[in-house]
Amino acid sequence: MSKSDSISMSVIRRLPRYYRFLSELDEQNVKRISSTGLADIMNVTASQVRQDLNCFGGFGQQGYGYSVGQLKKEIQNILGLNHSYQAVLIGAGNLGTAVVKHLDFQKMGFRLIGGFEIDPDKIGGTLGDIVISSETELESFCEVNRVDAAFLCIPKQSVDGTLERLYRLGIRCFWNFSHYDISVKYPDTVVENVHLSDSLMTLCYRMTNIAAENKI
Amino acid sequence: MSKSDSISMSVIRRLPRYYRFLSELDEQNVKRISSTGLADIMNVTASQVRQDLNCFGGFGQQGYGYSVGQLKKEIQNILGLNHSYQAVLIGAGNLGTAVVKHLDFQKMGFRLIGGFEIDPDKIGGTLGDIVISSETELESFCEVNRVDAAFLCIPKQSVDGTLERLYRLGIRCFWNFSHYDISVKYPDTVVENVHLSDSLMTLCYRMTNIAAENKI
DNA sequence: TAGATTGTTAATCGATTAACAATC
DNA sequence: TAGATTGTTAATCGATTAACAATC
Repeated sequence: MSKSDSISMSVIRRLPRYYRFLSELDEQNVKRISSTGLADIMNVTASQVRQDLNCFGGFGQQGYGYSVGQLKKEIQNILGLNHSYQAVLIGAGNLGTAVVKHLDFQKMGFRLIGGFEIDPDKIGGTLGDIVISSETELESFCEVNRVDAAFLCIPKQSVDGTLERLYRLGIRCFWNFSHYDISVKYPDTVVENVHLSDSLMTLCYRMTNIAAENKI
Repeated sequence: MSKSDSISMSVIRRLPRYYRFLSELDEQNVKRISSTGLADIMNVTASQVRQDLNCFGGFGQQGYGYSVGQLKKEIQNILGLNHSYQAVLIGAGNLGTAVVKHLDFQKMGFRLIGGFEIDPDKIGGTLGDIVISSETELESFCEVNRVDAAFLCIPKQSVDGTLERLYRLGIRCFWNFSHYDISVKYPDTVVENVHLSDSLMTLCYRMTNIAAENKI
């Protein structure tokens, strides 16, 4: 607690990557690893590994290193992956459907409990183990169910109205796939953006400027 | 040129966002905007806007501000969106399919020219205006077509082998949806990652630590 | 001309890296 | 004990913000 309220976003965004590499080592039955060892396979500096981990506590042991299994579990706890935050899918189009089928939410601290759509062809159908309901039922659903987060997979032009409803329903946490900047209008929300087109444009920039990049 | 070979990643990753807001202003027929005006609607500092834009040249005019249309076009050029980089889709499962249907690659500097799959049910089918071929045809396809980039939408365990083949075929640019760190093994590649699970875990962390976040 | 706003330099702030004493 | 490796402090580096002279 005392430590954790000043962790920078830079550190936080590196945590899932640590978790990924530690899980892999764990699967390979590696029992211990030094900051240097971890840094080598992750292509970062050992200093950074130690600094990052020490934001949360001293998980290592001088002269020995870190226990892979223990460190993995620590990071799992730090990330809060043991939670079961209840989430709804807003928009069960191509992208929403793919994301739901692609990921194991339970392993990432979430439980998907419902989906909402405008398209009449999709309403009433199922996706994994959730039912797709009409978006008009959003309010009545939220009366009965606790909803901690919304996964926004609707086009930009629909976001404004839907977001207002979700906000009024008390939802403050969003996984946002739309090209819309939620936190500009709603500063008191927690938003993680997956801006696919921003990412692709960045790739385009870098391809266009490879020469410059290689010079470094 | 002289300026552009020292642009930091922080600046580059902000460019698509500028582009997005400028496109919106342009659609709304706004003709001019000051750094302060743009900063306000984007929730950043005016200083940052001016610093960022000046990495590429003086697009503004003292006492007036920036011409929305001109600035939009400048950033479009800087990003290289006028290109038509030829890309292949590796993996036409849920995610690959959704991404292709969801985005207009042409507007982002790319042209999708082919897709590859293992699943026999999908081979021979089409997706938008591309044909899905067997992944065994990758090599012969690349002999006939110039391929600038690959969009990787295959599961982690298939990446290693496929990546080696793509690398051998001369492909060095990747849009990577798999949980695999390409640049660790291939340092001379240009990789943009879309790590969905990393993003969701970050959301989980932030939801778990909202109190701390609000204190700031 | 006077007011507005840029481009750019200087100051501040934060993040990364290096170094090393503590200690297993 | 000696060697290894952490936790942590100090030094460096980079990115953001502030300030202001240049100028439209």
